[in-house]
Amino acid sequence: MEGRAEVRRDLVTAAAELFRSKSYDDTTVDDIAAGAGVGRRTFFRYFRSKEDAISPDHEAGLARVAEVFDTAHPDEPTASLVLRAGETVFDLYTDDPALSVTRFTLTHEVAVLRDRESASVDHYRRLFIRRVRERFTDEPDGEMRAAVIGAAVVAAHNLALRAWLAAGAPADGIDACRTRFRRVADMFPVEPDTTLALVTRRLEAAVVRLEGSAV
Amino acid sequence: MEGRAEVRRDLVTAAAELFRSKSYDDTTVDDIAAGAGVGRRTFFRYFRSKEDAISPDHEAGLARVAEVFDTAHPDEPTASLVLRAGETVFDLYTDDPALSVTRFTLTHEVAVLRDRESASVDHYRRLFIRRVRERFTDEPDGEMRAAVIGAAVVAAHNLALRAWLAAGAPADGIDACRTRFRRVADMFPVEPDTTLALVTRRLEAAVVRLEGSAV
DNA sequence: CAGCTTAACGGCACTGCGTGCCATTCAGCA
DNA sequence: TGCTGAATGGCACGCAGTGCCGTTAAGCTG
Repeated sequence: MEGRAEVRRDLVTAAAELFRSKSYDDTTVDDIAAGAGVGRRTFFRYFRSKEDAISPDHEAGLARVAEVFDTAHPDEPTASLVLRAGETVFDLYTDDPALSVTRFTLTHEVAVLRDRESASVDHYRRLFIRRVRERFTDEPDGEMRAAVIGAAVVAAHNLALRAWLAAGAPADGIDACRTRFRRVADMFPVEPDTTLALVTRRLEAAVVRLEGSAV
Repeated sequence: MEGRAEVRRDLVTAAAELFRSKSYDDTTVDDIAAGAGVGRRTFFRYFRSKEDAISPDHEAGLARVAEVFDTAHPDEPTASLVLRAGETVFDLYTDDPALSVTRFTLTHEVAVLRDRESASVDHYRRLFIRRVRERFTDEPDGEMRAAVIGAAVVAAHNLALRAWLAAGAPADGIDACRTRFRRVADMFPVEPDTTLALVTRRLEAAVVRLEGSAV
């Protein structure tokens, strides 16, 4: 008799094979269960829905990201932290690149899977925004800045990941993917007291002096 | 006999009423159809699914945003353009504030509606990113910058909109909502000559404040 | 070895969503 | 009066997802 892990793996491979050979819509849960050699009722003991059979385990990914935030040193810059947290998500896809590519193709072709994917991504987005916001309390526009930073990090992550998956998820391309993702930090100032803010403040003081001397 | 627009409105109001009085899960399509005085089959001629009965008409919103991009002057700065495009989406919610608040509450309480909402928002996000990317061709990191800007604009829009809806969608609060949304432009450099543009903008704001205090 | 417990499984039936098909109704028109 | 086309309602079907229950098999106990 097979253990739980083996049955789950059989269901995933059977689903991936059927979704490709037939199509997502033409594949019933009975087909997947029969392909894995189990009963229909057993399928729903491993996956909550038909879509779950092909979706990655986002619960684990969310937990891993949350742990990065939990174990971070309070003095670590937010820019560094969000980059570290974002990179941990890549591991979910590098574990089984072939399956990740299949999922990527399906989420581009099947509307219901695409919507589900965007919902999953939104869970990451909310998590990032919430954690960054906790670090931005009592700061001007902290809520807005947290929302923008969280959304930007997730967007950059998706962009880098999709490019890697579209190229077939080559093993020697994951480093370029990570590097590309990290470029998001150059797109906008993450820290509250950037050089920009300092320059602005000094300029304001200069204007005050000028006005004072002009009177 | 009622026209198509009346039947559709009856279905929406019946759905909103039932979702509140009972709950979303305990309300069947038969209930909604019966509440509107039509047959079950007719419901599906007006809405593709049960969730659609309470969702705003995002097709129209997407079309309106696309039109803003289509009719924009090529010389208009991208920062100005994305703000104008984002603001047009507010109109979808100001038309019927009470219904918008009901939807807002439901999307916070019902998981399936929340996922559907995030999928709809993602359609806007993709549209913004695609249109901004078209303006950033042949620019360094154009694709990444477009992704970040599109995601940031949508995030800021959601933040401002949610705050307004959570407050009950007061008529005198929509201006503050718009103003809050526009602050996203201060969060990151939209124009290619980044730091200079941002310093200029902040300096202008500082001068305005100084002029105000000098009076 | 016999008996008990417990976890996993398969089968069955049920609710409800979404769709295809068809007969009916009714407004508009020649 | 008869025709046409759009809108409707009823019916039946496939399938997703769930609750319930009997069965099987592994493991522990005396």
